[in-house]
Amino acid sequence: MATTGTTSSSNRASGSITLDDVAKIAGVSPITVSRVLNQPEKVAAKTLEKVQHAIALTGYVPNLLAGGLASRKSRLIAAIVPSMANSVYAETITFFSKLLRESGYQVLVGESGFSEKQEESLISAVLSRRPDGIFLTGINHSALCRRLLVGANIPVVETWDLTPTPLDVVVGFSHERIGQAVAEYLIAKGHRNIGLVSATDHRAQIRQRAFIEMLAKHGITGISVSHVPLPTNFKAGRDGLADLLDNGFGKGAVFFSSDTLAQGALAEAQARNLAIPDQLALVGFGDQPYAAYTYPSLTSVRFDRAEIGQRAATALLSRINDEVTRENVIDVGFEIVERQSC
Amino acid sequence: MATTGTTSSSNRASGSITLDDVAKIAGVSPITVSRVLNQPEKVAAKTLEKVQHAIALTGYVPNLLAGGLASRKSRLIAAIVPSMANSVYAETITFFSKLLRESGYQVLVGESGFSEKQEESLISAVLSRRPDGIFLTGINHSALCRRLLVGANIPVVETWDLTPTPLDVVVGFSHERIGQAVAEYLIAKGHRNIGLVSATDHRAQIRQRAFIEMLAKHGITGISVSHVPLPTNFKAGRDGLADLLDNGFGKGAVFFSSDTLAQGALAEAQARNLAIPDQLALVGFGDQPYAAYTYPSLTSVRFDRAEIGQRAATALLSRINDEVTRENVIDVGFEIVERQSC
DNA sequence: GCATCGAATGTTAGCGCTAGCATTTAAGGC
DNA sequence: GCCTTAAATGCTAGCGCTAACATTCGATGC
Repeated sequence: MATTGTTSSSNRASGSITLDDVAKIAGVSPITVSRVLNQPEKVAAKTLEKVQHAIALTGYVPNLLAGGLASRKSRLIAAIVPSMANSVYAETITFFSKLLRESGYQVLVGESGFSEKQEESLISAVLSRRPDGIFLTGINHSALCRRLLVGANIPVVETWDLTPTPLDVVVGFSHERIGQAVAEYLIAKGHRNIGLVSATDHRAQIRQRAFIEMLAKHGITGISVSHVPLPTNFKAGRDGLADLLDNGFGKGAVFFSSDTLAQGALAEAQARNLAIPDQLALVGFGDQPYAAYTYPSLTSVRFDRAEIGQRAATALLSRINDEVTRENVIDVGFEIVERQSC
Repeated sequence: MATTGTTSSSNRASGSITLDDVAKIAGVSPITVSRVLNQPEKVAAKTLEKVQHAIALTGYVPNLLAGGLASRKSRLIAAIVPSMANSVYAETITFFSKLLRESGYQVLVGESGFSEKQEESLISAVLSRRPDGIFLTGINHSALCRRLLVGANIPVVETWDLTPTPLDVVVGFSHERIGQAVAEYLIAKGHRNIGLVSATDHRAQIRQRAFIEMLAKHGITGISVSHVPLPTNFKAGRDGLADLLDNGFGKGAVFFSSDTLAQGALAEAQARNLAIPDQLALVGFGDQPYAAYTYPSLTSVRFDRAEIGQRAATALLSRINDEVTRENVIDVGFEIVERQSC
């Protein structure tokens, strides 16, 4: 009385349409349907059409869990960023995803919140989906992270920073050189009273150290520093600048660890009626789209977020496809964009 | 001479550690290892410890492709948003993901770029990973989208809007009532010359229509409207306001379809030396974190993005767990936050 | 002593797909 | 015509895991 068809059907039947169903309707073997989906060039035109018709007819949606299990290719790429709400990371991921989607990959994004512990747990969780590659932000990863990644045996691209010894390949720019370059820029502009409002993440701290060291090399010491909590936002920029000014920072120039901070500081300066750049000069970091349009417009450090995303994607794809690539340190560079604020 | 062990091993051996390996080392059957991972409360303390030790020893990483295939539970939730670079959507997703991660789910995010066609292709692609639930932005979906979603037979939560007839459940707020409320607010403030700078997505258009209709109901017509391209950004806000002003919009109030636009307009007003709010009053939308700290601070429409994310997550979880839930239209409400700009 | 029961563990049989061959078919060469 | 070769298609055997049921085991009651 039970469901005992001639070709006995499973007791766990899902009801949803499978590749076998499509194959039966099209009158071909299952593997042919699989080829239609994955390597259509290997199927005769007539068969192709027959199968595609059956697919359309049934509304068949392939099951990538099964496909991935069988082929050991999940067509999934994992990406770990500090925060999606911060548009600089979101932009990179947008471009990264776009390029990968065009090659048939999807991107699973996780937010580490700038925490190594969180990064560990994310990586561990995401590896259970057997991604074909992984995108990391930064080059500082815990020992466990490194062990997990090595064990996973998949391409890894680190981003937003540079190191001569990447896990696999790194796409980014030198925060040390940026710190130095901004210091030299401010000196060249004639500034001697210099301040810094900075977040406390690894990369901001590298810029800070290089910035202060380069200033010291030119005899400028006693830099006023204000640290702001992560994630950085507009208010933190206002508070950071207020902190400097309330502690006796007079006429001078301030370097901010993000454009968001600099934009907030712009508001604080306006509220205090300070003339920009004469009384107070500001330099941001990131060259966000709005930097050119604030009033006054914001001098900032530009680097190409789209390029990071795209080159990271390309690097992963070439590794997944076993192409010979010797380049494993990709520097996308940076430039200081001078505008009205400094 | 080949790899012919006694217990013959596959010719496709992956080299990575499997649940069976762990089982052998722990001296239990594979299903017991599976239970340790998924329902540890069903395993005796002694066995549990033995197995966990074997897992730690081998560095075993479970394979969710296999697990998902066998159990028909992918522990994956798909989310489609217009754009991740827009922090309002990113914030919602951050909270949505956080809550789901705590329940063992991961979120796969796709960007539709405000395009229905793109949404279709994303949904189609993502369904092949057999997500356990799906998060959509908005309530306008193509016929094919609806068909795909119904066919997938999984919980669907629509967000950022309201409808009496959701696909499954909707979490959002009424754009129509917002348009009306802002109109009434401006009228109550004594404004009669009123402008609008708006993006052209579905929801902004609903606000626009309701806004203009309510104004008309109070005898105010001839609203100056400037449309800006998607995605909205700072520059578009400047341009939009400039457009109104250059076309004869004098002293009055302008409603922007996002805070980003209003913030840009603030810069344009400052560049033109307009007194805010006396010569020009501005109302934004979204109450972004910076709105309270711009100079002058920005009057805006607040709604709780975290709440949308959290309630969307809760709604999906309760449906996945087959809990009885009658509530399928969840209104998170909104309020106009009055600040200096209007 | 033995039936009874619940807790712990194991066995069997797939989930839906694809790699790696094997086989069939079509196309050409002389 | 028959052989050779390439193109098209099919068969077998899993990928690594878990649902469903079966079994074992010890504790308990009478």
